[in-house]
Amino acid sequence: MSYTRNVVDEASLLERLRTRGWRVTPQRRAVAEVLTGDHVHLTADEVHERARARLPEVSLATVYNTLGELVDMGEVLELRIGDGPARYDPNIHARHQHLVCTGCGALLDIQPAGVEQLKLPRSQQHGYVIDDIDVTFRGRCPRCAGLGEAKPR
Amino acid sequence: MSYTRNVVDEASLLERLRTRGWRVTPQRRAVAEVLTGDHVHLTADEVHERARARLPEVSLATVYNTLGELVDMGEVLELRIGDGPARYDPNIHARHQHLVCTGCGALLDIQPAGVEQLKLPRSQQHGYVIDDIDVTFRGRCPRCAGLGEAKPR
DNA sequence: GAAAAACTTAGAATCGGTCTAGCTCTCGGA
DNA sequence: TCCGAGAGCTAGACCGATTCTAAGTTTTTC
Repeated sequence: MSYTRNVVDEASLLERLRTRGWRVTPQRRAVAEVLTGDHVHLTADEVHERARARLPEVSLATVYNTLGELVDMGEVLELRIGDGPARYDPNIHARHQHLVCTGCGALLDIQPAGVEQLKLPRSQQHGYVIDDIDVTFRGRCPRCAGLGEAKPR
Repeated sequence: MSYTRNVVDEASLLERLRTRGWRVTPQRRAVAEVLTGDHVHLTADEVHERARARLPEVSLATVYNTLGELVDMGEVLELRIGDGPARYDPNIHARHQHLVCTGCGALLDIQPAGVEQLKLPRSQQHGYVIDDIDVTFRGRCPRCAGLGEAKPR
């Protein structure tokens, strides 16, 4: 019922990468598999942990390298919201924005209305070439809202 | 003609803080003065540097403490855009958004059109209480756009 | 003016992330 | 088959931003 399930198809991801001259190694496959699954917004550490469940000797350095490559290739989005570690979002084939809980940091994908209408008047563009617009909704999730004034940080 | 010059009035800032039971010390005043001036988006280090010009013995720890308190009190906004250090924006009394250069990280205040129209359908609120919406325009500043494909990072 | 509370400080500690140097693996020839 | 080049992997050192700690200083309170 909800739009697009947005699980990146693993086979097609690996294939796409291969045709771009990427050597698919067991380590890279392990990382790709993690991102491919039922996706949440994982940190590098979480990706590492899960990749190790498949291939116990993958190193954290390789996870960082692979994530960096996927980001450079535009297959994965690096999210830096709040102060924690970066999170990786493989859901790049459906335009979406994010909803963050200022209490616990929980992060959800959303598709708000009105994004298309956002416009920066020429007079305020300062000569920039605009490539992208990010919209972040901040609020408190049911749990944090319930706990009275949960202190963000 | 441009809207609000948005320099936080220093006297009123200190006064506001004092009435909230804040003890105004030389160190805190020095930090407040830095933020009060012709404002850019300064990092903690830059604030420290400038505060020292006024009061040579302020420590970086105190700068962090003071900035944190100002953020908690809602007098200053902490911006974490991209991967560098956090930047502090005293311009909180005029609603505004940000324009970032993906090449060099330059940051500008903007007031795009259409922000008021952004809306998150109830079906996507996931029970969150929405407090705020941030809009970030990403692009390349004239210099970085000119340098061909400046590699962001 | 003594004790308590609020502040400040240098430096240590922490945390996310990157870099380095050496090892391994794969691939394309001879 | 064997070899060398280059791509990839790894542990661990390193780094920058920020927070923490423990001790000293100032202010307030009684």
